[in-house]
Amino acid sequence: MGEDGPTIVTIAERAGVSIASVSRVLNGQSARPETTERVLAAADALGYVPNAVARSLKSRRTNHIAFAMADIGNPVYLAMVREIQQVLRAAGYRLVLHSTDADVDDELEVLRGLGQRYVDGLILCPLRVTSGHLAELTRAPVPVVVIGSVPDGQPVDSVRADSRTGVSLAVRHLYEQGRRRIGFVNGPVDTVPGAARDAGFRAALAEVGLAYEESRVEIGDFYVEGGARAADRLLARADVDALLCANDLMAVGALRTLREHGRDVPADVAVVGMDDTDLATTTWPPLTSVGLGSAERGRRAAELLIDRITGATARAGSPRQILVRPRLAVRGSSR
Amino acid sequence: MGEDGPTIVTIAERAGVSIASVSRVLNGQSARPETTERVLAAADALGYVPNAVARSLKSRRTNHIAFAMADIGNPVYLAMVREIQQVLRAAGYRLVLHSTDADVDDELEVLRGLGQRYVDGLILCPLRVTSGHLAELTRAPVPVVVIGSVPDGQPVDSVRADSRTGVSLAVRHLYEQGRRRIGFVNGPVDTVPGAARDAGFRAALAEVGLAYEESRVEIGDFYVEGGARAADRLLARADVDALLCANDLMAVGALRTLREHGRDVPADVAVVGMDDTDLATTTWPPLTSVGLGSAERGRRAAELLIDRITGATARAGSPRQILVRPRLAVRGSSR
DNA sequence: CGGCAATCTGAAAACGTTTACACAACGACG
DNA sequence: CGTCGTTGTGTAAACGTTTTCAGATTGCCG
Repeated sequence: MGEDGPTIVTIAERAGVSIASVSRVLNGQSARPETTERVLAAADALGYVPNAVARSLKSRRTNHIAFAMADIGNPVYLAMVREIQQVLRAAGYRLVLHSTDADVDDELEVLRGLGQRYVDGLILCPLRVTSGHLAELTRAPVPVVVIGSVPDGQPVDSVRADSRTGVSLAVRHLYEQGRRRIGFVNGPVDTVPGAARDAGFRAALAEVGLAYEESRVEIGDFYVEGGARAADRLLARADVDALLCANDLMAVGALRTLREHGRDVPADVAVVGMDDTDLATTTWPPLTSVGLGSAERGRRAAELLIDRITGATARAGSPRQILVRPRLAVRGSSR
Repeated sequence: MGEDGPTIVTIAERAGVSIASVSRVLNGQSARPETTERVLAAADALGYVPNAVARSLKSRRTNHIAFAMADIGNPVYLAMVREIQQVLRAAGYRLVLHSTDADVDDELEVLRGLGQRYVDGLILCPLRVTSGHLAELTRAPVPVVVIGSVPDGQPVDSVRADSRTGVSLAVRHLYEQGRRRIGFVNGPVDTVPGAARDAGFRAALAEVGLAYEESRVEIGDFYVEGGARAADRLLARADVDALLCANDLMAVGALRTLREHGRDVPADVAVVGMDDTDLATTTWPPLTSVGLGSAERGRRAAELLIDRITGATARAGSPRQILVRPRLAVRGSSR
């Protein structure tokens, strides 16, 4: 029971060499063949596994990277996690997951925790960016990549979705389908995505020459139920022939509400979601959706971060901003 | 730039005390008021944050726990992750995520990696349990909790779903709805869930007095597309009035196939899924599904693990097995 | 005011690695 | 045969904590 796992010292004793030699052999540095052999034999016999913590203490690298987002239940974050995890694994990093329940304090807590040095870097996908965030970001002791918008001039890498163009794609598509009374179920406008989509919607309407009607806009909460209720409120007071939803979850809710109201999709009302998650292909009719490249954003963020940690660009180098292009996937709900 | 973060030494110098005193004060041990005050003042002024790695090396606890599963894209694992993350956070642990893509070697790799001591414990949710797993499990240097079945007598805590009763619930329900020609879209039977469901299906049919018909059983891959194709093959050769699917993803695929075949759900064919994930409420018609308590399994596993790590039961104590009860959620797809 | 117990403190040793440095051994070369 | 690189090795010092132990300080009582 009390076997406390072999250490480099155990091996050294058994092989009759110094711990330095053991370390060197195990790290593939040159040594006399005989030494190499004896060390490897001893290590093998003892079933030695190097202690990651001790190694980290010395090397100042943990090979862990954190990802913090609001809620892993949201398919968007999920797509990011999957992709991030892939990239990290390929690069020999492990993923530490923080689900903050959209609590700003929790997010800040994670940022401050960086000082503990339990990770080599952080990918942060905040719902809102407060001044608190910015303050912590500038003093972060390890590289951080933000998925989302940060004000210009902040010394931090970021990967953004182009919500604005995304919304524009959707509105144009609906317009081309002959829809003129386009309703909009957005999320809270005090969140980064909500604000971006709101601005995008206004701009897109202007592009195609439609007027912005207060009564055709309703606010949900980015979740299914909230979307369903928002759609319900909207239908009660406005006559729309299309419904653009700020994410797929709310679009799913809207589809349900429309069905309950006996409105046919897409004949009576076309529905378009955003994020183009897996959900879009499981609904009926399948949901037209604007993909904002969640997976790609995750991947790019991870790559950016790894490059910062161990790359040519390392710690120096000016902050980089990546903009991921949206892509419209037209399905049954709008044609 | 080169500021290398204050350590306990920096504080000691500034406060004019020894590092031992600093450590004690910061850990809330008794000290003379003046010492306490000076240390705290210095720590505060320097913005000191303790180094988690160094602390871990000394204390032999990392406060990290790993969760390894096949694919976080699967809603079942997702539900587990959410719950696990909750429990861990409340207990002051961080979650390290391993998505193994159902690759047995990757799983074993994770198990072996435990020797590196970068986590205090592991929750493992394997698709299959090989002898390799068992070997590694018995020699694991930190506590491991398995979500899924492990052979009796293995010295490892486990939390299982009661697939068998779950399948039985579904079959009885369909029988009560007057269905007599029940088809079954299972996953591969060489996986733990696949095997359990297969056994459950045979037993359940016997319970209600129906015959097991080879032709009404088809194998998918636990994913949407595979489920769709499996349903397609099944419909081509058998006349069924109900379709039980071994998970919700395949049920979603089956719903699509049925629609393509012009079969009404539930009038022509009733459909029942398993796992009762969020998906079940987004389909049309909403999917009847047998919940196998993914969330609960995650929670119980996390609790069990934490208890092993720091609990009354600690390292000693015989292995515990928890069986989570299934629960049928009847929705539109079967009534 | 001396002695004793109780309290607080600092020096030093751990935790398990990596690595700078110095030294030994070695063949090669003049 | 002495000197010189070259190569391999061992000692010891880090990395940033916690913790043991012994010594210093304090307060209290006789």
